[in-house]
Amino acid sequence: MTTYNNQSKLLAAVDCIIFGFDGLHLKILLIKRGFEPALGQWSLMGGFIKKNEDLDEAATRILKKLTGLEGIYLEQLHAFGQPGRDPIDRTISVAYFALIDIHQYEKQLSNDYHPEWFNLNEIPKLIFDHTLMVEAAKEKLRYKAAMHPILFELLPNKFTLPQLQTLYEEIYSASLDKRNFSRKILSTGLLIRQKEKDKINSRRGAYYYKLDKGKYEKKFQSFLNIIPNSHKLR
Amino acid sequence: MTTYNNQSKLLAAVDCIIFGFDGLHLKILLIKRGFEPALGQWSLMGGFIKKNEDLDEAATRILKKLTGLEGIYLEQLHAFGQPGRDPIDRTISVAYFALIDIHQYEKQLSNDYHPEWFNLNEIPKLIFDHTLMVEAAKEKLRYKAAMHPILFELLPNKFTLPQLQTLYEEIYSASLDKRNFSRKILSTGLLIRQKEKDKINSRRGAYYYKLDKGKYEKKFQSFLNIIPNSHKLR
DNA sequence: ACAAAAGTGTTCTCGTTACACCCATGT
DNA sequence: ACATGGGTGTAACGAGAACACTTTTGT
Repeated sequence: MTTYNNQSKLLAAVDCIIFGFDGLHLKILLIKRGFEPALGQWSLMGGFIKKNEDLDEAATRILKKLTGLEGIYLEQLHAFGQPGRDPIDRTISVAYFALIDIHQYEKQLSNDYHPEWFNLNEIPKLIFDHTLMVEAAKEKLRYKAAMHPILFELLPNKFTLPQLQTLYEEIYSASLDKRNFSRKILSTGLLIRQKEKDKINSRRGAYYYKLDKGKYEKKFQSFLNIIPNSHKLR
Repeated sequence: MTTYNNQSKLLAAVDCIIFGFDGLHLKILLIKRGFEPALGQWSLMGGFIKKNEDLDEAATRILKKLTGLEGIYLEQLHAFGQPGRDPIDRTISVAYFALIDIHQYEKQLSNDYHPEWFNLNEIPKLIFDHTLMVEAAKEKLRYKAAMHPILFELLPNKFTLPQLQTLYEEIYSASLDKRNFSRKILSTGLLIRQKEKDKINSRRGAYYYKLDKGKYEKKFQSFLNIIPNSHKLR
């Protein structure tokens, strides 16, 4: 025997939870579903896995299709396979989460999907089990960002410490001491201070920083413990 | 339209990485594959997902089929979907890892699969991408156990601190100070000391401890940081 | 001159580490 | 009596937390 008979085949899809940060709030990108079932309802961006495609490839393709962006932080979250999660046909969906620079995205536009950004606490009703997926993604983001320097992925190339701090504060609904924050972040050695300042958000101006990409690759696994008492998070 | 036409269906499977600890070494359970392709080669225990089965259910079923055990610690690891990973037919496999008390398992026996335990550094060549899965599982176990109290799952109901310490030392290839270890573990409040001692491994005897199940559920997310400098692990 | 945000240093506390001796028991 | 492994306390250190004032500059 060199085939698997009698095993039932099913559909496999990928869904993407796309996070963005507008400077004030953490958001996710949703689309209005363009086909039945549930046409016109809010949904994560997703698609079926093609015949000769790896899962990561499929997620990358789908992300690009919606945002036009490549080279994005993308990580597999979890596979969801409840029978009946898609009412039409048995489908397993592998969820991915992505972190993008929302302003980069805005430059790309171009969309048949009518995507919109939603604040995390204002997510509308979503199709299927997408609400579950979003919850899982939020939790994973909080978990992971407490220990790894990934939140840079949500910011532009150049960013200021106050911007970064606001991002952390938003994600953990916490307020942080800026002295301790700056010391901790800079002590990683991952940031390089630029000469220019951001003069938009304050009179005095805040220094821009860039990621030291080389060190970033190497130190990615360094735990950060940015959030005081992050061990008390759930 | 209320069907998905033109989408290619595929097979979906579950594979389990089953960890056990014999008191000295961390091991995983492998079987000799009983059907083509690759009949007779070493493999993870797995199986196809049935028509009306959730992923977690499938993993539980497969774990029970091999070990006879229920109520086991089981967690989804990652979905693997390289086209061609299974040479016969396109198959996506969702890998799960399980932690079992190896002695419980030995009581169950009964097996058509000729399973054997292998030390982690003596894993034979495995079929398909199973070696990859095992690597991912090892990494995840080390990652997770550094912060969450899950290693109890590898031990019997009653266990001693020296046993637990040996387990940590094995997993992290580290040697730990027993005074600091005991203080740290006991400070979680998760362990209840029993009156009896284990007199098998020493003349004096070591106190048995049991998990405080109630607190365990609640404090599961408490980070432990058992391993000094665990943040330097990759 | 003043309002608004950026930047910076020090002290205290508490958890982590390093370290050495006595205890209980079977032979 | 002694060998073997189990159990415990303390001092030094370092990372994290708390905390307030000065600087810059546009209006």
